[in-house]
Order: sequence, then structure tokens, then C-alpha cells
Amino acid sequence: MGRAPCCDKANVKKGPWSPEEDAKLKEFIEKYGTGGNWIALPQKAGLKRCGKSCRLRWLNYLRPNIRHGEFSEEEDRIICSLYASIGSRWSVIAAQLPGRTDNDIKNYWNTKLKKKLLTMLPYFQEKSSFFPSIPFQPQPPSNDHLTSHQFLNNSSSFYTFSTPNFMNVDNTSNSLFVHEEHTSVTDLQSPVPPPPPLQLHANSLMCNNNTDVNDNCYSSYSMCNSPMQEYYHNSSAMKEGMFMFGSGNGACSSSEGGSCMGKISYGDYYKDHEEKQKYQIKQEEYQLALHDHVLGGQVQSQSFMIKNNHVTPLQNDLEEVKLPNFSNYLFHDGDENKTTHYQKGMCSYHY
DNA sequence: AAGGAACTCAACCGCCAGCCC
DNA sequence: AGGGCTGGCGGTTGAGTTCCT
Repeated sequence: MGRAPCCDKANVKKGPWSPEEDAKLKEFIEKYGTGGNWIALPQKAGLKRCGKSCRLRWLNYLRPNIRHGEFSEEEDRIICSLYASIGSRWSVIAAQLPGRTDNDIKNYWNTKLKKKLLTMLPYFQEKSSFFPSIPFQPQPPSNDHLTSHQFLNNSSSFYTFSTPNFMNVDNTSNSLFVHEEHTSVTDLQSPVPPPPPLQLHANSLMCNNNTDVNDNCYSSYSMCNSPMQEYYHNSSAMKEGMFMFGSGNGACSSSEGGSCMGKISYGDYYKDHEEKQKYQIKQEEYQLALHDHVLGGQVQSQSFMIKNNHVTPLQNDLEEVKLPNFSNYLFHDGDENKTTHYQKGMCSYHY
């Protein structure tokens, strides 16, 4: 037996709203409010509509201070930045953009912003041809943890990463929290499910965070799908890890360019249940901002200094790349020597 | 000018969490 | 405690519009 429908489907109108219906709904809500019950509202308002449909119409179109129309560059940046951090949680993203609805942002992402990323695919494919697809199997959760040093050696990659400036990392609890002025995204702290089996490639960025405050080693590995190809073939990859190719003006702004922004998702693995309870990482999705480029037809390693929200290449005379407002995060690692690789504000990517 | 393709976006669908009885 | 109801959400659809050939 299926669930009971929320309304009498045969007796409700579907499809586009007429101006008369809009007026009725608007007038009713302005006069009486929603009454805390959308299901009962259409009958009270004299509308032959499903309550859910009324709610949607009000929230997405009729309520005051809704903004429609072109998205600004700044909004682009915010959307891309948040998408890279939290994925397709449109309501959370919309909360950061006054006047925008989650539906608007979702549509905008699906029809415009995402395409901007895909237009960069040929460039990435060219670049990725330099990387043989060497299967790399991440260590499954067990007591025999890879240290991040081993992990990183295996991946031949190391880097530091940064978080959006409304987030902060509590190294003592390995949790991510959100500044008060962004309380609408505090539910970022919801636990992250264990990562699915994932084949990583040599050109994947990987990272590890494997100590807690008591220097107990637990296994935590990152997932970062290699690539744009995987994203291209399976959009769910966007949820697990991705690269977003942006522009010289900052990730995902409208103009073309060569910078890219990656996302790292952390699975949290603990050596036992107790530690999991104690150190459960609520959600750790960090953004990596890096700038890679091709020199003489060969992909080169490139290091950057992230300072004042700008990425400055350390070794080459490249243009400075403006980033979204990221704060930097010092990677926490049990191996003290390893922190030398993780100088705060430094972003290195080697392959 | 016509018609097919591509795009846009409002609206719908169904799942899920939380509340209430 | 648990079942039903509701609101909220993300994914998807499809009608209307614009673009392209």
C-alpha cells in the first residue's frame, strides 16, 4: 500500500499559476498567514491547488523580496564555493544569497554554471593525458592505517587546503564548525557516511588526517575523484569529490581562465567505535584552491602561496589568481615532521 | 520562413525527518 | 513507542521560448 496522497489529485489544478490564483494566494497569506498548515490553506483560500503547490508558489515566486534575473559574479562565486563545500544543498546555499530561492539557484547551476565547468573539460582531458590511469586502491578502514605520510607518498601528491571563511576547523575535536553569522549552515556538522569504494588515480589529490588530539592514530582518508572525466560521466561524482575549473578571476566566474578549484571530502574512519563516538568528524569538506598550468606542453608541479585570498605562484611568473574568501587551514598530522609540508597558507601540488 | 534542437525555469514528484497524537 | 501527517528538500519533468540551420 502506498502512502496517502497529500491532496485529492483528481480535484486539484496542476500546471502554471494564473494571475488570479497568484492574487488569491498572496492576498490570503498577507491577511492570514499560512496558518501553519499548507495542506489546509488552499481550501481556505478558495484555491483548487495542492497545498504543496501553494507553498512552492509562495516561496519561489510570490513572497516579498524575491529576486529574479541575472546572477552577479559575486553570487557565482558564492554558489561555486558553497557547492564545492557542501554539494547540492540548495536550501543552504540559498540561505547565503538573500532573495534567491533554492529552486532558482538549482536551475541556475544546472543550466549555466555547470556548463561553464564542462566547457573546461577539453583542457582537462588534454592535461590528464599526461597521467596514466594508475589504479590506486585506498587503504580500507582497519587498524593498519596508512599514515598520511605513506598515503601521500603513494599518491605522490601533497598539498594543503583551505576552507571557506565562514567555516573553521577545531583541531581538538577534528570537527568543522561555522561562524555564528552563518548559523544557517550549522547543519554542515551532520556526519558524513563512510566513503564508498573508490578507485583513485595517480593524478588524484589525496590527503589524510590521521591523528586525534591524543595522538591516537586513526585512519581517515580523503576521496577525490580524478577527475573531470569521472565527473563528466557520473555527475554524482560531484558529491564525492571533484575539480571545478574556474577562471582567472576566481573559481567559476564567468570569464575563461586556467585556475581550478578542487574539493576534498573526508571520510572518517576510526580505530574503534569509542573513538568514533569521541572524535566523530561531523563533516569535513574542504576546498582546495590551486592553480595548475601547462608549461611547454608538459604539466609541471606548481606551488602557490595563499595570502589575502590570493593565490600567488611561487615558482613562475603567473598572474595572481583571486580566490573566494577562503581561510587557510593548517593540516593537522601526527607526524610532526610532516607539517613541514603543510605550511599554513602554502598550497603545493605535485605529481 | 520553417522546423528542429537546445535552453530555461516553473512546477511536480517522491523521499525523509520531525512533530504530534 | 509508533504510526500518521506535514513541511522541507533535491531531483526531475515538460511546456514555452530562443537559437540555429
